Amino acid sequence: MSDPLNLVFGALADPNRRQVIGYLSERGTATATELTGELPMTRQAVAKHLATLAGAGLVESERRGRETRYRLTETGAEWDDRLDALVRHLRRRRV
Amino acid sequence: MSDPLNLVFGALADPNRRQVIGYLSERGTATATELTGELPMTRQAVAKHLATLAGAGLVESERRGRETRYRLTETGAEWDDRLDALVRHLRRRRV
DNA sequence: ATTGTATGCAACCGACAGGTTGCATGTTAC
DNA sequence: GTAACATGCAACCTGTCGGTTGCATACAAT
Repeated sequence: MSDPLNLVFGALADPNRRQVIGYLSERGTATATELTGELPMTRQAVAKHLATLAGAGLVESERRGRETRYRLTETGAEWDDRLDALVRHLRRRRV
Repeated sequence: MSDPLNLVFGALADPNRRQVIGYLSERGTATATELTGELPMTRQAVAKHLATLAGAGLVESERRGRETRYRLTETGAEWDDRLDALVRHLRRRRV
């Protein structure tokens, strides 16, 4: 499944990953451990989601000292905007 | 998984289903049996994909005589446009 | 009425995704 | 140097997804 389209849509298909994108959009940057406090799952699960998002090019990571901070890539930020627009669109149509 | 966002992204995550959307966009309407000729899978598999797309509100069906014809909904057509735009966008960025 | 075509339904199967636990490793603080 | 913290890695479990086969049903044509 190396087609970028598959990777992007596959990454966005999971609601938890979309929420991670939302969190990163709000806060700019976060670690897997920090995000664990916001989601009902273990740190390792969050780390897997971040790896999936990174594989799709929506998120990038940088190791600083003992922690790894994640942030949205430009593409990821664009998708966050698209998602917001889509939600507004669906609300408008009352779907 | 009843959130419309999940349904839409889940439906679009599969490349075969995106291809079905493309075919329906070109031809306007098709039956499961017709689409089977274009995809490397059985009619029942195609029918399942169409059911998934219908569940996400991207496709609608109408039974006429002994065949069931499928066409894109307005939402589905919009998504076909968004996909085209996305592909062009990715190409432009050489991703 | 019988035959061919199109669909629908259900059971089944292999693969993978999401999640967990357990442990090893690296890094900071004291 | 030792304790605490953050991460990474691997094995494992379970449910779902994409796909198949087999069969029953509905409609059309002759």
